Amino acid sequence: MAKKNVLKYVLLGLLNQRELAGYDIKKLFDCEIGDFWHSKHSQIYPELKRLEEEGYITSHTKIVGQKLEKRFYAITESGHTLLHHWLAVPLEPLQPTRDEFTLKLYLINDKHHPHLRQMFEQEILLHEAKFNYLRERRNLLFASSEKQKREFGHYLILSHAVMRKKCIWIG
Amino acid sequence: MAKKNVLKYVLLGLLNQRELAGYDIKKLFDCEIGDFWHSKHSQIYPELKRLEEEGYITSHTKIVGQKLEKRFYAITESGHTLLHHWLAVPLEPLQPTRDEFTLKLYLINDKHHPHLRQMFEQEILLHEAKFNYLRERRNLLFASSEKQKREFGHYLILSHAVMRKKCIWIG
DNA sequence: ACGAGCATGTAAGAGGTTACATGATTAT
DNA sequence: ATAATCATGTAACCTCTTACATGCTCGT
Repeated sequence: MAKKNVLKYVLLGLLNQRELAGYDIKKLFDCEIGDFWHSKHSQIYPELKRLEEEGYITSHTKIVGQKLEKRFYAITESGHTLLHHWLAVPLEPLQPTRDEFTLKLYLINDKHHPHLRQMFEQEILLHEAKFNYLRERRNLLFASSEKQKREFGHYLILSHAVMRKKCIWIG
Repeated sequence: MAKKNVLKYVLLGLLNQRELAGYDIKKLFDCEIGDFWHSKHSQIYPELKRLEEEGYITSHTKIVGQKLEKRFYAITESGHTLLHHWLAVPLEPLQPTRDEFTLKLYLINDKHHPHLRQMFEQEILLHEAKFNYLRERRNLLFASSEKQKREFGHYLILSHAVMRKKCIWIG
């Protein structure tokens, strides 16, 4: 995937919330946001350097313990601008999803193939994990007050329409 | 994604169905199966050569028109074996999905952000397209006779459980 | 003191995209 | 004829992963 360096914007987006060191970002990828984004530290550190060279972030060090200099990065004004430009860019209409599950499903012609059932069960586990994450995020973002719920009525209606269709497919 | 060369198995899987030229495979990626897999011709042609060198496929040319030699590939016995080994490999439990939609949703803290609604609408269109494709595939694979439906009862039950959970999330 | 985790980096190489290139076929 | 599409290839480049490498800190 030689794509358009999305990591760059992920880093800007995270630094837009608060100052972070490279290692902190690595930890975020390992835990909190790992369900929908991940990068290795070997990619994070060079990218942070590049962003600083380009002026989108600044850094300063802080002594931890006796000797260790931990480097914290903060977003700059131009970084903030760049980030919001990216957020405004529409999602690509043709997401070239490389979905291994659907792929295998397509390549297995035999309905009685011994791995079919196992594959479905695995896929279901993956979806369940994703679902749990999404529900949590939704609770955080859209809270539970009736007032806020009304504001996002349109969102709920549209999303529900999609889900209903999916249920028709299954049922 | 420096992954484990999935394209290799996609090619084997397609050639397992019938003889194909590189260009035919390119066309398949552009149309029929493009929803869940895609590779450029600049990646397909070298990979086919490599597979032939490794003995997993063979090729022969066929004259089209006056001069053009179109090269068709066919799977070998060892290729068939390799493919079915791969099909038996379990899907990776931790799919590092790089989901730009969820990502942007996470990075946008402001519930009143002007792009939020547009983003949801776009995402819904993407899901609708995917849904349509999946329904079609399901109809092809699992046909509609009552006998076959019973055989896939377990599949339906499990899938339904997943969908119901998703609907709870929305509703 | 010692081990687990914190913290940061580089190098090699695989996978994938974009662009460069060329020529034949087919339908209008 | 000529344009769109068929058909095949290579080169440069970028992203990302794997592996190599080093040193510090903190809790027990």
